[in-house]
Amino acid sequence: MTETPRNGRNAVPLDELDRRILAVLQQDNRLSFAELAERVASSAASCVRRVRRLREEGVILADIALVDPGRAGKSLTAVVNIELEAERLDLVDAFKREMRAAPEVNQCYMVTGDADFVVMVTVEDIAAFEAFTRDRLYANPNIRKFRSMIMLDRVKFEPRVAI
Amino acid sequence: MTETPRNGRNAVPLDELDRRILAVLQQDNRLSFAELAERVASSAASCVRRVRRLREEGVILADIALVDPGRAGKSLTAVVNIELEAERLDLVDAFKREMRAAPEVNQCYMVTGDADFVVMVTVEDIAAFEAFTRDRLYANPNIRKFRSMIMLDRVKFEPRVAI
DNA sequence: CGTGAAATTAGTTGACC
DNA sequence: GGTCAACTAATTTCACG
Repeated sequence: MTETPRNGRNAVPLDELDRRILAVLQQDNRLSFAELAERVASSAASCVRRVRRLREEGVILADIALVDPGRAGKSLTAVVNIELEAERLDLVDAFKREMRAAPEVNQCYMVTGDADFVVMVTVEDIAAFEAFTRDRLYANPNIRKFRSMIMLDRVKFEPRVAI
Repeated sequence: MTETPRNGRNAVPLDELDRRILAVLQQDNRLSFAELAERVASSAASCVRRVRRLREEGVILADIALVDPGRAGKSLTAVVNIELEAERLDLVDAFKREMRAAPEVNQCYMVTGDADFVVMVTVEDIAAFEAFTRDRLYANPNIRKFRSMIMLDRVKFEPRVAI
């Protein structure tokens, strides 16, 4: 019962050792394979093989440094719920492209429910956020309305998957 | 005992080279210092010194592997806007602790505006999400109401800061 | 800040149980 | 899957311009 292949569409079957490896690497990817092997109670060779496979299969998307926005001078984060003018495919695609191109936008999700899109924005201060709404939102005729929620406390930020 | 808010920390002064280094490492932290130096048009020694400093100062919070939730069998992500029963400090702190303890919760922000909290949840499927709402939300007497938005498309996920 | 060299550590590969 | 050994590459430290 340790094996639970899941059926997300492109899900890759992962065994318990894969899961332990991913759990560790999602917290620290700079460990040597020897250290990793110790933490997951396996051998370095096995970790080398598995990590390579997990990268090749796209389970591991990227290996990155996480930067503290505040320390880097971006002290304002906002969650913006956006409703488009119409649910037309061309408008939706155009909007996605704009969000992908906007450097202030860290995350953008198309969603069901009250909004069409949820966008997370990280900028220096309230003036920069005002400029963002003016240049990217008010200026955008595809947007019917949007509601901003300014972050007061980053309670949890763990861009990792519980596996 | 109330928790110390995490924002309001001081920004660290960064020069152009620091910014270029951070921009690269936020996309790939497995480069050798020689490669990094080449990309930022500097020397390996300087990169070594600066990266160590950026880590010590907390500008770089962590170095991690990014896992594709779908490939790892978690094909449902939801954004949940939550309103608490009362804006009492003890209720707020208790809620924060619960969200930090919940493995399905990747991100949790306390916000101004329509909601008190915005929570991002990643689980296997709709059944697991239903279980999450039942066990963590409906079961929670501190929550007055919540609104879920199910992710249809992860348009952009770049947990990095534009610097 | 930059170079280069030496010492140490880590990553890679292949043979083998 | 696991170990071991040998090879290559990267990191660390230091002296120096």
